[in-house]
Amino acid sequence: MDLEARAHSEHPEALRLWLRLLTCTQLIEKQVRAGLREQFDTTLPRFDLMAQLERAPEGLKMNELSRRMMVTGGNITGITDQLVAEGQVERVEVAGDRRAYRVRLTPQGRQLFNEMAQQHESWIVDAFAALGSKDIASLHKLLGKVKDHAQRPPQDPSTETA
Amino acid sequence: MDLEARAHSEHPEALRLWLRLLTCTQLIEKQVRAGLREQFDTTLPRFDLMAQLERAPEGLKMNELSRRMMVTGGNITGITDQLVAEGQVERVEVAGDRRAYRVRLTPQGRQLFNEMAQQHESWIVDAFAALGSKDIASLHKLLGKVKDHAQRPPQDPSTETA
DNA sequence: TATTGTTATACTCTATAACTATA
DNA sequence: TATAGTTATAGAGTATAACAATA
Repeated sequence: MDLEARAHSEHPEALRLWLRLLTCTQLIEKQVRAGLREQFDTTLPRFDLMAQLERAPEGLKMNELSRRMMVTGGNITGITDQLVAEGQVERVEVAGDRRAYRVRLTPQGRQLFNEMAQQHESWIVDAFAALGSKDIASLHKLLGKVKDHAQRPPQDPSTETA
Repeated sequence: MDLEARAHSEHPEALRLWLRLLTCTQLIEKQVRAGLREQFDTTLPRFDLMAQLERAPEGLKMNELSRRMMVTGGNITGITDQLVAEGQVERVEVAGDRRAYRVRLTPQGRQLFNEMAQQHESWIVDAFAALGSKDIASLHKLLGKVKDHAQRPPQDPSTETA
């Protein structure tokens, strides 16, 4: 792919890095989406939602899923509806707040997720097969700096650096 | 974001790396999309198409744009139509093949692209502001291995490693 | 009033497939 | 027949906003 054609200016290193990062992510993501569709007839957001729940045996509230998946609430409702219809997850009442639910995996959903997760892992291991474990650790650490910086609290404009 | 909840198995390093890569890309991409929308009322694919053309003063054929942007032809037609309607790009006949066009930036489109590219660069430089130039070079090199591996020709199943 | 979740809607992005014109 | 490009359509994926029920 030639996304990297976009680099062209005075800070070319940062631009080239961004375009390469985007390229890598898109290549891997396309493989994962295709695998989920072909082997499990599902989508990445559905897999992601189940992955969130797999880590929360008590289930998660809709707004917590919304926050973790970084999408707005209406979308969580839609994905959850689909998974409920298939019996993969269920809505459980929250004691003391009749507005809210917790969504959690059913036993069937947990089993399906485990199967999908195993495949998913093999796709990811293959995607990074060119890297040794030292490379993987370095990448993880460097990207950690990027992530922490991107997620820093919004700057107060009056104290912004020039 | 808690995408990283998805890591959970026997090759946790690769999974955690993938989820962190995805998180970083999504965070930066959201900023870029928001900036393009707010400041230039445009989208990332439109910006990408113009970026491809900025590097090809003679213009590019539709199928070449399709290949470089990794999307199918119908989408290129749609984006190009929009940009033509706004006067940013134009379709030029190809001598000797009356089926084909080359798409190229108009002077107006080139000027607009330059303005957008300048902003785009500042967003990207900021996104990687936590990294020194050695870090940037390391990341670029490591991601290069990942990219090359992902883009390797499809394996012949008869010679696949077990 | 504020919050939780749902519904309705619209838009971007993408792929597939049928199609036209030309090679 | 094959290729370049277009058109039509469908489906993900997302955001916004109005809404109902409850806090």
